[in-house]
Amino acid sequence: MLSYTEENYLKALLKLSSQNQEKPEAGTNEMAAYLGVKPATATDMLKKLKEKGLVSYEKYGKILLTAIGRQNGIAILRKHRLWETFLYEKLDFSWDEVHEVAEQLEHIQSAKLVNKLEEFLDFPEFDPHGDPIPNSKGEMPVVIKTLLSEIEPGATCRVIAVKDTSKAFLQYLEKLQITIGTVLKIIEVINFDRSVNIQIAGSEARNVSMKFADSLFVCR
Amino acid sequence: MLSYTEENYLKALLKLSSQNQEKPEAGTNEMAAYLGVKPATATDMLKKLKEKGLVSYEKYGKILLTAIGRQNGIAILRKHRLWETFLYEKLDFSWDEVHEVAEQLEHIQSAKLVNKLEEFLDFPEFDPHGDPIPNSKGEMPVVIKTLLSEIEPGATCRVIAVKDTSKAFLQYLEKLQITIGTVLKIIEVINFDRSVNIQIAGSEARNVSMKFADSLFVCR
DNA sequence: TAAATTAGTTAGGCTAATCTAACAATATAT
DNA sequence: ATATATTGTTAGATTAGCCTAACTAATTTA
Ligand SMILES: [Mn+2]
Ligand SMILES: [Mn+2]
Ligand SMILES: [Mn+2]
Ligand SMILES: [Mn+2]
Repeated sequence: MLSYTEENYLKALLKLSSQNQEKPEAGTNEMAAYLGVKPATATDMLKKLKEKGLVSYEKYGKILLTAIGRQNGIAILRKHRLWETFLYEKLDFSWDEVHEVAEQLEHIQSAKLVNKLEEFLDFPEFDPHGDPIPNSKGEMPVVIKTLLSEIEPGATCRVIAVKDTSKAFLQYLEKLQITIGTVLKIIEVINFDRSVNIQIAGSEARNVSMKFADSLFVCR
Repeated sequence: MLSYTEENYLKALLKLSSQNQEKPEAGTNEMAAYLGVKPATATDMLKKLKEKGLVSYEKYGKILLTAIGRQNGIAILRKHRLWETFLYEKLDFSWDEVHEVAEQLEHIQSAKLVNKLEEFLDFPEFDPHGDPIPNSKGEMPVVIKTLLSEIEPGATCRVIAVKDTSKAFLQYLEKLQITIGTVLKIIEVINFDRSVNIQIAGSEARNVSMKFADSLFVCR
């Protein structure tokens, strides 16, 4: 049985490994920063997780999930995303509110609960932010995600996920009436400040920052 | 903000106060036994709860909830019963499975979640065991509950709640096809062993123990 | 390559929640 | 009323998860 805290470390490691692909390991400071603790605290916990066979880690070395650690991390992620979907679909939460509560719900221990929840939600494949939901075997759809910033001017694309899940960004998207599935057309990239002119679902053009364009995943 | 453990103490105290009416206080050992900890542990926690103004308690004296403590306890109970209802109604849990998971879910902190959940469940008044669900103001229906053992032979009554919520009892009820709302008729009480002959929903008579009859709440 | 910077560890301490063992107060029985 | 049993408290220890301060290793820069 894993503690609440141990679970959070595994999930954090999974997240940190899977962003920057080709860099499946993490550092102590990186982990600590992500989890909002001090590096000394992370060192302690990493030793414990190593003892339990959940991470591979040598003093001053890089941190990697073991197969078991990964499996456990994915189980938490599965619960997190299923709960987010529940809150969004069934309880009318907005997509900037779900994460906070799912952070708590993901730690509820009951195999039956998660499987019944999945069934109740009709086996969703993606959470409200467009992230894939692992199935009960830990498998999830692999989707080719392109950043909006990588789309050529003139081209059209469809929003499939958010990279940044902060309230500020999600609320801004809401205001712009951009959601998962919205079709965007890149008009042009302004050379001066690298801001981007986009057309949202066929309406009149709008200017957004490059930071914005770096925070949205789309497919062509 | 209350800790997970503090919440459990308040809920326990609420439970212990409300069973034996005319005895709204509890003892240290009683609390400890109920919570599965040692009396020394309970003493420590009670001092802390007193510090926080949640219980009134003097060394070697009886333990009582303050108004604030009671209010907090009721909020936990509300969540517990709403979650039980959710699991039972929406996720097909059986009534002997819901309690365990609700013990975890009751500690999730989100006012919005509990209120939306209540709405989603269509403002249920009773949980799967027939216990009243406090509303958002902390009020709950007062129901006159009679033990099956107090019903006179010859009389008919309707099951409204279970007093014992153990798996063993609930599964036995299931087997007997007794649920909330089932109509029972007392045929006779056997003098020899005080066992009770009952008719379940009009079917042929059956014999149950006095312990059984002491574990079911009915109304006439 | 030597110095400076960044990353990571260790030692020692704190708090919440638990325990055991010894003790003290209260209640019960003879 | 005294002895006994029950109930509750205290002292001291443990564990998990966190911290700060001081240190060490690894990496980057000049
Ligand atoms: Mn999330
Ligand atoms: Mn979490
Ligand atoms: Mn229950
Ligand atoms: Mn509980």
